[in-house]
Amino acid sequence: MSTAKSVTLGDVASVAGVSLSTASRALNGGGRISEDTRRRVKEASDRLGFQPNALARSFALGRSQTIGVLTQNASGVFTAPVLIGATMELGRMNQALLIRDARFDAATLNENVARLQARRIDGVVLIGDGLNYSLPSVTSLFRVPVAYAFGLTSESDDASFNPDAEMAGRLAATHLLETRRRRIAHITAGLDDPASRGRAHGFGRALAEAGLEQVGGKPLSGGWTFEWGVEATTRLLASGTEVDAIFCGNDQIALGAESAIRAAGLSVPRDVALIGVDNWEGMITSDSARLTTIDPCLQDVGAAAARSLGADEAWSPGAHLVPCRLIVRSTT
Amino acid sequence: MSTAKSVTLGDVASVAGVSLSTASRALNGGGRISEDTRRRVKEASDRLGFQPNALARSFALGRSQTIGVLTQNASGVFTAPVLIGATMELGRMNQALLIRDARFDAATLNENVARLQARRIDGVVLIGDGLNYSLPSVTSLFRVPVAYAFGLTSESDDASFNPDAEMAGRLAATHLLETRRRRIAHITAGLDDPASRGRAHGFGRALAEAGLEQVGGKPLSGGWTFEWGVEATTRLLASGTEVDAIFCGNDQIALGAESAIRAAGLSVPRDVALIGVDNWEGMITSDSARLTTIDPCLQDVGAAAARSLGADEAWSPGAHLVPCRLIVRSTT
DNA sequence: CTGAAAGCGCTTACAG
DNA sequence: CTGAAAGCGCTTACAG
Repeated sequence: MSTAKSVTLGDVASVAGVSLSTASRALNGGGRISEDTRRRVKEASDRLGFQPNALARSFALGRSQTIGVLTQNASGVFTAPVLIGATMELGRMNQALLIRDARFDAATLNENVARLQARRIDGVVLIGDGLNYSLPSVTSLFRVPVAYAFGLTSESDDASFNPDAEMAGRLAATHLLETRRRRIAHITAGLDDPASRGRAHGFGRALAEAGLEQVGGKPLSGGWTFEWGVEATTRLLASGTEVDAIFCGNDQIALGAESAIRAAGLSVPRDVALIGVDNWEGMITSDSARLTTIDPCLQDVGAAAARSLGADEAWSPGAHLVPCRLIVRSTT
Repeated sequence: MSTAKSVTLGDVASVAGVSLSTASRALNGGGRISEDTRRRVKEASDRLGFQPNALARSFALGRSQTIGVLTQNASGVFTAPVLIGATMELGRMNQALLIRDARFDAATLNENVARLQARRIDGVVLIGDGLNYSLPSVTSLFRVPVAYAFGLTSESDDASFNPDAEMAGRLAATHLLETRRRRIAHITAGLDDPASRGRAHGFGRALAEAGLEQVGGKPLSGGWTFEWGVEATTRLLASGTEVDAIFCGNDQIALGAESAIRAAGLSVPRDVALIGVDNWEGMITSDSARLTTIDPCLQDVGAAAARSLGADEAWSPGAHLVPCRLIVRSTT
């Protein structure tokens, strides 16, 4: 098998006793073909084990079956899953991927764009490095569709794909309410951070819809760290305010909160329920994961961006929010 | 720019006033060309902003400039970095990548192989899921080079790329010795695990070369978990044996050990130094990382496999061990 | 050193 | 419904 000369469409045609064009149409379903000859061609094709030469096909059609992927910090903790999601989805779509990891400054960007053009890529996805990240709009540089993932773009007509931060907040609130918590606080990072702000928003609205207000009236905002979780929680408990649940902006904060709660002699989840965001432990190992959390489904974000470039899926402009998922474990 | 008709080699040739073949040779350096005409052609090419159509080139040469990548569990914690490393290296090599994530059973494997053949890929890399993973040998199914990464293959002539586990052990031992530790124990997973065994080996040999024996004469072997780290360390300390350092088979064990050491009223690193493997915290966030550890450089493993397929690099058969790196932080 | 020509393996108007 | 032919844009023997 490894040394066999490849069989071509011509071989199939002559075995089936038809012309090249007929064989092509029979196999690709173009034009009208009698059922009989179609069958004959298919048979010949199967018998010979015909594998159309994708290179020739690409060349004839001017489409490469490959998607350009431009990343920023491809190996970042949060970006890597987005890239992997996009990669695997492209694989499923039978599209190759041509990646370039680079700074997005004008010079390198232009060079990369030129490289992709030369390859006649069928689409491109730009992957940023989070909601803080502002992606340059390159839509007009290509005549193929462009999708933006995990980052914001200035042109509102660009098709962008990002985790649904508000949904994360809503999911957390809803879950806590359903488990009969009423005195719920929110500890998170600075509200100038879009992810933090989005989560806080969704959370606040969901509570409001249930006729409740969060403990303290607004989030305790500091940073994304374990240490901030400890500090804010300690302060909260010391204030004497009644609290039976805390929605933490991410898992690190939640872990900090947990340790502060324990240090105060209270129990999780009996006294205070805890929910985080990121599914940080799950990312590492499913073994010892205990924290109830919201998984931002970063792979789905990449996959959605990739899929939007597919032939069947109608590419659509604007901001697309990719749903996240509640993971219930033992802290709620 | 986005709507311009692409300029072809023919355009360049006529502007330079030479034939198509001469233009091609001038640009690609084939055959003898007078310095003068070469310059003229280059000028024309630059002026027109000529981007050779990679599709046509691929077709003419029968090489696709794309590498097939077959993975198992692409999104696994350890496998993902290997994939990312390979992906980015391929990007640097200007090779596209066609990925398929699938079980490696005969049927799906054959289908995937056929798909890659049809695309006339220039090489393939198979990515396993760790040293426990046995990769099927597909070298003979392709007429292009095949590299195996992060897994073992049965054929010793296959080119495989894996983290150097023994080196990890040696690095750990050497570092501990250099920091004047002499009573060193090793807590790790079962020695039937190749990674665990390799690390233990390297560690034992490095100690022996320094004329020392590890505390207890052999590793304490259990599992890869935090809990095992706690248990083994507690037992070790309770036994009264003198210990001033512990080499832990991975970071989870090390974190467990740390907590046990603290619980025993001892201090890290003053009383007992601690070193792990995986650079687990660094993977997550560089912020709060404190553990001295060995980074297995998983991205390098993928990159090395990819690079071995490159034109310039001579592909060479056999097992290649990719170096790991010591990361000194505050537990030693 | 340079050019005319064949060839890579498909697709797709265009006739019939 | 089917076939002969042109075309996609390069590369590379082969002559000169």
